[in-house]
Amino acid sequence: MQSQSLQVFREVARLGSITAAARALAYTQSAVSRQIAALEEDVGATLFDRAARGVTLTEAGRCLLGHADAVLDRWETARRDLAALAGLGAGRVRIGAFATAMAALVPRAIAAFQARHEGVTVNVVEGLTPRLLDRLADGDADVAVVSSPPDQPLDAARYRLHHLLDERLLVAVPRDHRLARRRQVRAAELAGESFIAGSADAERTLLRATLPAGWTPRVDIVVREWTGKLGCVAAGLGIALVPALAVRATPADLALVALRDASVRRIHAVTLAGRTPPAAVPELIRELRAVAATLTIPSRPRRTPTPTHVRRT
Amino acid sequence: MQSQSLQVFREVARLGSITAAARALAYTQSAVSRQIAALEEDVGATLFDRAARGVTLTEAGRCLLGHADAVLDRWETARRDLAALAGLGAGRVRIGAFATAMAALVPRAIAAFQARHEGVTVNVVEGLTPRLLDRLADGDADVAVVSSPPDQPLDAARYRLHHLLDERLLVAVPRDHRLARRRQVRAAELAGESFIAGSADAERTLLRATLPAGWTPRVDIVVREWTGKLGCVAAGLGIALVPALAVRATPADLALVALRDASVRRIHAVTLAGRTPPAAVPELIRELRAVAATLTIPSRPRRTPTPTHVRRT
DNA sequence: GGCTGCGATGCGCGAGTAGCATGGCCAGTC
DNA sequence: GACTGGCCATGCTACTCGCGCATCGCAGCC
Repeated sequence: MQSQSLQVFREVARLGSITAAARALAYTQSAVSRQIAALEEDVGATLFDRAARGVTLTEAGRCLLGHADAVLDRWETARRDLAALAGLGAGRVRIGAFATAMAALVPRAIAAFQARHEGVTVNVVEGLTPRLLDRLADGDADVAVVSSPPDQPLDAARYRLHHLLDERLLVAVPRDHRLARRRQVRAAELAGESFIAGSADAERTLLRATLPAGWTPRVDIVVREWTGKLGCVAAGLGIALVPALAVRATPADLALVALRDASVRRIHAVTLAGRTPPAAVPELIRELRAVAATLTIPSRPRRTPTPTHVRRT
Repeated sequence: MQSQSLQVFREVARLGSITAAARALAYTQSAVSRQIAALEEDVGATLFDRAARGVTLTEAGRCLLGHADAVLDRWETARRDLAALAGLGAGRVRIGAFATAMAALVPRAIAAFQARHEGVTVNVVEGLTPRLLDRLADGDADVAVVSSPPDQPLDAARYRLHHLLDERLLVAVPRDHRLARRRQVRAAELAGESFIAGSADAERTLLRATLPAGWTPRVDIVVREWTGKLGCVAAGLGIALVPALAVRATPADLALVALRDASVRRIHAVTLAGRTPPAAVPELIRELRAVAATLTIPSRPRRTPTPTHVRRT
C-alpha cells in the first residue's frame, strides 16, 4: 500500500470520476486508472463501478474510504508531529545536572528556553556527575550538566562535551574575619582555618588540584545542608568553600573572597557521542552557554548582579 | 509513504538492528538499510542512531513509531473489514420488495440468509415495483424483489434480472361456493362473479393478460386491507384474486382455486446492471430462489406446507 | 593485529509506474 | 440510425525505483 494510492482513491471517490481526479492531482487519466486498478488488486475487491459518466463507489469502496481517511489523517499527523519536533514546537528533553548547577545556571537556561519553545517538555534530575553520565549512557537523560576537575577530563570518545564555563572557588568567611575585606586569597593562606564541610572529604575534592603538598584542610564541622553550612560560617565557626555557581544562594551576612589559585572545575553540558539528541538539546545548550556567560564575572565576584536579559524564575 | 517502509521501520525499531530486521523480513541488509534511509529522507528526520552494535531510535524515531503502529493497525483493520465484507462476515444489504413478497418469500429468505451470515445487516423496504426500481437506481436499495406481468418485461439493459418464480393466481371463494371444490377454473368461468378488489383496478391488472376480450371483472366492493378483503369473501360477498405468494396469509375459512389460464406474474430479484452489488446480494438471491422453489407447488396449491429446511421467522 | 559483526554504498537488473495514444462503451443529439 | 463527446481500459515505451550482490568502512573483541 502506498499513501499515494490512498490519496488518489480518496480523490476519485470524492469527485466520482477518474478523469476529474487525474486533473485535480495533475496526473494523466491512465495513471489514475491504473492506480485504482492496482489498489483494487491489492485489497482484493472492486472499489468502483465504472459507468459511462464516471465511477461510483461499491460497498467495498465505501468501506475502504473511511479507513483510507483515517490512515491518511494519521500519517499527516505523524508528519506534523515530526515537523513540530524539528521546529521545537514539541518534544521532550531530560536534563541531568549536578547540585550547584541547579542554583542558577540550569533553571535560568530552562526558563529562557521555555520562553522560546513552549511546546517542549523539560525534565530535570539532580545528581552526582558519575550517576548523571550513567543516566546519559542508559538513555535516561538527553543531556547532563556536569563538573569535572581539570585533571580528570571526561572521556571525549564516549561523550560530546560542550564547555559552559570554568568555575572558580570562593571562600565564605564571617564578615569580621581577617580575610573578609580581601578580594582574593591564596589557598595557602587558609592553612590555619577550620573548614565547615558539606561532607567529610568534599572540601578536599574541591581543593585537590591546588592543595599544597601535605596540606590537608582541617574540618571540624560537617553540615550537609547548604543553608546550615553558611549559617555556621556567619556565626564565626569557620570558613567554607563556595563554588562560584552557588554564589547566588549565599546570604548577605558573610563575605565571599575569591580563591586565587584554587582548582577550577570545568563545567560541561554533555551528550552521548554517536547518539542524536532531541532537537531541543542544541538549543538548550546555547541557552546554558548564554547564562554561563552572565555568571562568569571576571573580577570582584561578590553579589553577581541579576542579568537583565535573563528573566529570573 | 509505503506501508512496507513502515513495517520495515517498525521491525528495525523492535529488533534494534537493521541486519536482524532484514533477516526477520526476508530482505537483504542493504534493502532495509535503504528503506530506512528513504523513510528518513521522506519525513526529513533521522530516525535511528547508527552504532557499532545495531541502531537505536532517536527522539524523532520514537515519535514516528507510535504513529507508524497506528497507521499500520488501521490499514490492517481496513483489510480485515474488506475481507469480512467479501466473506459475508460483515456488510449491509438493503432489500426492496413488493407487498405480497413480504408474506413469506422475502422473510424466509432473509431468515435463512442471516442464519448463515450473522454479521450482515439486512434492511427491507416494502413498496410498489416502480418505486422499488427507482430506489435501486438511486442507490437506496441493493436488490429489489418485484413482480412484472409477462407483457411488461423489465428493461434488461438497465437491470439484471434474477428469476425467482412465476406466480400463478388463485381465486378465493366462500366454502359453499359453486367452485369451492374445483381444483382449477378458467377465467371465463368467473364472468358472472362479483370481485372484492384491493383497489378499483387492481384485479384488472392482475387478470389483464388473460381477460377474454371485452370482459371486465365486475367489482362491487373495494377493500384495501387484505384481511378485510378475504373476510368479505368468507362472508359470501364475492370472490377475490389471491396471488400465489399470499396463500400463506389466507385464513382457512375460504377455499382457494387455481386460476388455470390466469396471467402469470414473473417474480424477479433485480439488481442494477453495471453496478456491483454488496457481496451479500448474490447469496441472498440464492436464498430467495431456494425459498421460491418451496413456494411453487405444481399441483393443488391449498395450504403450502412449511418447508422443513427453512426456519420460519 | 586479525577477526567478526554491523551499517553504508556502488553497481546492475528487473519490476513498477508514468505518459502517450488508442479503442471500446455509453448517452445524448441531430 | 449515424454521429459525437465524454469516460474508462489498455498496449506500448521510457524511466525511475528498489532490490540483491558485492564490497567498504568502522568498531569492538579475542
